[in-house]
Amino acid sequence: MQRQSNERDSRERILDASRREFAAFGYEGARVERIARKAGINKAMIFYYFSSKQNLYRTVIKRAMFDFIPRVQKVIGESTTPARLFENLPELHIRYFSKKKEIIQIIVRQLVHSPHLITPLIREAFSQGEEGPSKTLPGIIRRWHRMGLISEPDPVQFVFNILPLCLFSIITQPMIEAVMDVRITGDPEFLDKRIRSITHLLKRGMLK
Amino acid sequence: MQRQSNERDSRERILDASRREFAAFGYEGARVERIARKAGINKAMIFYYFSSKQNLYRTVIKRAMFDFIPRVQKVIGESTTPARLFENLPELHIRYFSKKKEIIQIIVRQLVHSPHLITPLIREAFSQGEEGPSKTLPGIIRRWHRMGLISEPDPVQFVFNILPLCLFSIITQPMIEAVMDVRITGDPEFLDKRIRSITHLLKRGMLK
Amino acid sequence: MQRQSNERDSRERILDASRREFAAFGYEGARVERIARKAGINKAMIFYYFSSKQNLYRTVIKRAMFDFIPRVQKVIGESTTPARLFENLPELHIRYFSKKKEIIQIIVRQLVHSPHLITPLIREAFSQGEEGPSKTLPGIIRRWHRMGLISEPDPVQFVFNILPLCLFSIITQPMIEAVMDVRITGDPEFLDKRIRSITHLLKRGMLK
Amino acid sequence: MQRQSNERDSRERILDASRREFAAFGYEGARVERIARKAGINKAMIFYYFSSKQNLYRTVIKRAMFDFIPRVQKVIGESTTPARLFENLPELHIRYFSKKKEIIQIIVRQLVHSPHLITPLIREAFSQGEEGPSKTLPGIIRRWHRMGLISEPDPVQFVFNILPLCLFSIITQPMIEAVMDVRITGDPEFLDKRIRSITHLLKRGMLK
DNA sequence: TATGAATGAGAGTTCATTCAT
DNA sequence: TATGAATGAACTCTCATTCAT
Repeated sequence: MQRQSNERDSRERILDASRREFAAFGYEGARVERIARKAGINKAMIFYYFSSKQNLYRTVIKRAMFDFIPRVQKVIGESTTPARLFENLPELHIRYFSKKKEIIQIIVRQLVHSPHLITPLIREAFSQGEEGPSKTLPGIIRRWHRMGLISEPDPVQFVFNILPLCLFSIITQPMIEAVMDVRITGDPEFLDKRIRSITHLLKRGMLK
Repeated sequence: MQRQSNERDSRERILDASRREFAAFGYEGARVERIARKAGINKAMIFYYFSSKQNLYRTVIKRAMFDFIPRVQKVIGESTTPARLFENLPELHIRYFSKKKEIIQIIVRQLVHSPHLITPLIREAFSQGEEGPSKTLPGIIRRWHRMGLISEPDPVQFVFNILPLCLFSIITQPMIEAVMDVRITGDPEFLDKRIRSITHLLKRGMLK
Repeated sequence: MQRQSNERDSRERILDASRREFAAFGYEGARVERIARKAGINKAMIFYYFSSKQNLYRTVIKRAMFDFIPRVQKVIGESTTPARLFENLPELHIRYFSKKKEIIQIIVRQLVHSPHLITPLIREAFSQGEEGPSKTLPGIIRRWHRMGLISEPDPVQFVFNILPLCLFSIITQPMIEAVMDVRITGDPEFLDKRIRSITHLLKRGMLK
Repeated sequence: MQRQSNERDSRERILDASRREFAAFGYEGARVERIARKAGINKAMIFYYFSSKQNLYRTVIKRAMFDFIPRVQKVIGESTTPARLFENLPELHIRYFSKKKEIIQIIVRQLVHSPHLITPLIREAFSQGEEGPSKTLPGIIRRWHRMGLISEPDPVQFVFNILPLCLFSIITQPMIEAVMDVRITGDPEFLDKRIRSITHLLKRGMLK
């Protein structure tokens, strides 16, 4: 009974538990023992399926990236105007990460510590499904600038202005609570407000 | 002889080495042995001066916060108009963290992992040297809105719009390199451009 | 189909793989997993057929001994004079072990580690097919001495003089290569030379 | 009190215990825990001094080789005639290994399992203190043959005839006990007899 | 103050063995 | 017979911390 559970199940349970553990404690702080307990399986099974803690970690990150990045790509592809992008991108990020806090925690940590593990995955995930240069992000932005839709001519600066607002809004919360001496609840209304405020800022700040 | 270093020296050397170690590896990944080697002192001395790794870590963080936050306060205090704030705050953050990468690394990590260690320090540092409610950040922002200077009425959203852009520009770099498939050098010109772009965004986006 | 292999087959494949594994790594260093892979069967089948690693090991050793010792007995029985023995015994050992290196490796290891597992087998194998005391090795040797054929009166010393030369010539090779700083190929000519040299030594040294 | 013991002591105690453990169980069978207990020290100290089990093992082997091989060299150097060599070399081996069984156990095991770890040490130890080619073993033997002192012209065969008799007499004992169905005590008289028997065999068999 | 040696708890990993099917 | 998943004990190695001097 208890003993039996097919491979799919165990692997998934391990990955799920790992995501939580790595998010909470980071790679070094995570404990294989704790992951096993969380997953309700024998510690040795983790090595049976994933060979090592390192490899398990990589798998978790890869999963996270390949779950998230296609959504970003879809949003970018569907945003035919910068205005639409400024609406859709913050919405995606805020809603996604407010539900999957663990993923943004893992990504940020890894980004700070050693980005070289994570950036190839981003590149890989991003390089799927594109055709011409006008379909890549820099291409799109340059075109928008040539069309007189946006004020910022440099695609890099353009993205630098959007990404932190999208990625780190959730994480900045405790710092804001401390600085402003308030208590912020992550309820739906707040998220809506947050999205609208970013969209508003980006539209007024970057559209021509 | 040379060997005989006074207490001041040893403590400083330990703190300096610790900052680098904790920034590079995080709390759990940091090794007391390595800190000792970096500081050029005996491992036991770290416990003699700081009694535990935990305590050493807290001291490093405290130092970092009490070095940085007063600068933020000064900038806020001196920014009599929101326009000035949008100029000064990005400049301070970008310049400071581009020089002291270790500190932002430690702060971000800690923010992600367990903010409860760091937020009291922020509160404490911020609560020094203020008098009335019009001097606190929420008070200032509310006043600016009443004066019709800014469009965002909610101080929390206001700060949420500024902070990520200031705090995480440096850290987002590797992610942007991956997404845009470019190589970014952190040279002075780039930093200038970054600052101006944020200022521009904030001014157009939030000033009335 | 092809996949369906009868019991005989599987057992043999396991024993064959085990012999190689135990020879290469010793009992403690051998891995059941690796044996299974070498044998091309499932790991659990090893326990199905042999119930434990220990037992598998014993079976391998027993097989080896019961393959080799009868040949020794035959040679002894057919060597009606010591001269013949000095010709036949080195030939048997050198030729046999140069082909079956794994067996001598296992035997030597076991002899060094815990001879009590191996000696009963030797005794058992040797005690088959004898009738009177004049047919046992000590009896034969004593008779040869009484007949004035050999110079060494003590059967134990007599055997002590023969066995190491026969058993360990192959194994000593790497040590000799190191001491003499040469490279020895185990080609047929070398083996012939080795056999002749031992025979020559034993005849001149022990015949009267 | 108990806690304190200088480095020399601990290192030596560990090496001593290791030698016994490795001899008894082989590298794979040896247990660090058991070594620590035998040495009367904390398990972690083994890694403090020797970094790894592997390295500890190498140190033990190196020690053994550098203890034994110089004696062999001395004996070879002092044996101005082959007759003397046939007297001295068996004596050295039999007496040395009867006292230091652990060393021959370790060497034989290693020789069987992976000689590449041990042969460089032999070469290294042997290559100390020699001048011309006439001082090396092959040189000496060739000279003896040219002088008409020995019958075997090939130095390799010559050494192949001596070494197994010297090295493996002790180890062959349990096998001989089984084959001859006797009990052999390793008392001094037996050792004397063994030495004389080998010397006798070599002299009659190889001197001209 | 300073050091090298020592400690003990626990980390990741391995492995013979067993179970359910 | 055959398999892949599961188990638990044990193993090597690490690390913050303490001790004796």
